[in-house]
Amino acid sequence: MSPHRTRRRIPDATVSRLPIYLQILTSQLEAGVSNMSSEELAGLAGVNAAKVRKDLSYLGSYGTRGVGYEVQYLVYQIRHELGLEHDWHVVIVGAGNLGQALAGYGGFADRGYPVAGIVDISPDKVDTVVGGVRVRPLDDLQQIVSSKNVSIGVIATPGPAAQEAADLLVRAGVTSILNFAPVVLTVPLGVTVRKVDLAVELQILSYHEQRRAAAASGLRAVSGEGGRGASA
Amino acid sequence: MSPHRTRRRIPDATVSRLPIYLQILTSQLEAGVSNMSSEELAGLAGVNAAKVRKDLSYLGSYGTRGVGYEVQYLVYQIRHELGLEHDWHVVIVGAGNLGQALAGYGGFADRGYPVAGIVDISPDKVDTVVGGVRVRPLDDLQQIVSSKNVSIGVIATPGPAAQEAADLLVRAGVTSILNFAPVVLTVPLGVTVRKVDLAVELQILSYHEQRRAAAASGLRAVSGEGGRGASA
DNA sequence: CAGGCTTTGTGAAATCTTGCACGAGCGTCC
DNA sequence: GGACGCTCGTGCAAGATTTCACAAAGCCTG
Repeated sequence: MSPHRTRRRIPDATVSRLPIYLQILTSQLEAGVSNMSSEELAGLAGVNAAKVRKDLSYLGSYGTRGVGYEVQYLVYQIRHELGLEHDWHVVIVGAGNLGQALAGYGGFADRGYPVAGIVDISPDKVDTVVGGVRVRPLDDLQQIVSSKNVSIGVIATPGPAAQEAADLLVRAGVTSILNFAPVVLTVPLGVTVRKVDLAVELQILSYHEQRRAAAASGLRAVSGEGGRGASA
Repeated sequence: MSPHRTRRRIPDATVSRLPIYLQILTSQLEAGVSNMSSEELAGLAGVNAAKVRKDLSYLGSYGTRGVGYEVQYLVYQIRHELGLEHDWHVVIVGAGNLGQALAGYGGFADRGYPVAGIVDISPDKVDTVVGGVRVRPLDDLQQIVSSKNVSIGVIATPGPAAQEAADLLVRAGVTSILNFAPVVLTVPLGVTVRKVDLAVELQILSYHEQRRAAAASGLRAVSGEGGRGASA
């Protein structure tokens, strides 16, 4: 049963690398490069060339043996696969430091994610303007989501408020959430959550630092040590 | 050969989860919970209980069979392992929107990562004060790193300036870098880099959205779809 | 148009990660 | 003090991801 799959399944690990390739390819394209080999792309992305080829092979056979990949075409294909052919409006919940920075961060809209609105629970914040967007009351969330057909929500609230924000977003119809609050969210099946936690990132770094320190004072320096260093 | 290893090696996947456990345990501790089973912790972290136990087993045997883990002690052990027994000063390069938000973001210092300084190349930014820290010229970087013994650098510059910022940080003696710029950095071996790219996160989300849309218009809804949904 | 050089696409092996299943240890209650 | 119930720690199998290695193509040169 199943004449032709819903669509070929791309491994998560690959999906998380496609945006990197896309970014590199785009910048190379702007620099006038029209063709690249997996080796070159791998070098710039800091990964293994075979991995690049395998990743790209999930999209289809878009390379030319003996030559490489046509940058422009690859950019098109990756964008297609990631669903970047149209903009995705996002709504930001929480207009504190982070929410303001995100709204004001130009690179957001530039990359195809215009801010459809930003809401905050505090009356103090409401009606202030950040990044060209007026902060609106929490009650407007539903209306923003519906009218702009928003499917991505960004949570930039303090930790304790995050779950409630998530619930509101889900109820409003959002199906993807980018969570900056330092809590693990519970959402219904069918809603995708990604978490970005600065403290977590820093803690992972300190682990490596700590390890380096221990190694230095202990035995000889370890060779293939962690990190993602790339030779110059 | 090898009487006792440099130190037991903890898998990357586990290291990246330890901060999550730590955060949960800490909040539970504050809530007055003194003991937890792997099952409970797993529930809150949204992962499998066996995984929790295996993860924790890399730290040592700190649980009690039939009872669970003593929260306080576990917090202590994880903090120890992650090297969180003392603060780690960080230096921020780039005082634009993001740099300012990071410096102003209280949760930074609160979590043990006080901002030792923030530098910017632009004279316009220098001497302005953000988050209680005065922006200093790029030339002060070396001095900040040396005097406060900073080992973690945060890059919050625009993309094109990021590699240069990384080079400066490395030269100044920083061995861990948290990179917010949308470029892949090249650093010498022995320097750890972690990248946080908002556009990448959003693109991964749009991939799932796009997929959902395709599935909805195609065959029946898929059951175990992506995401990290947790039942309520 | 054959030979040589390059680079893709992909089986298959190696490695890493996850999840199951169960023995072993601990506390409690007769 | 023995039986019982709970939960940890972990060997092992299953699954995912990475890497190797090489045949299959495509271009170029003579």
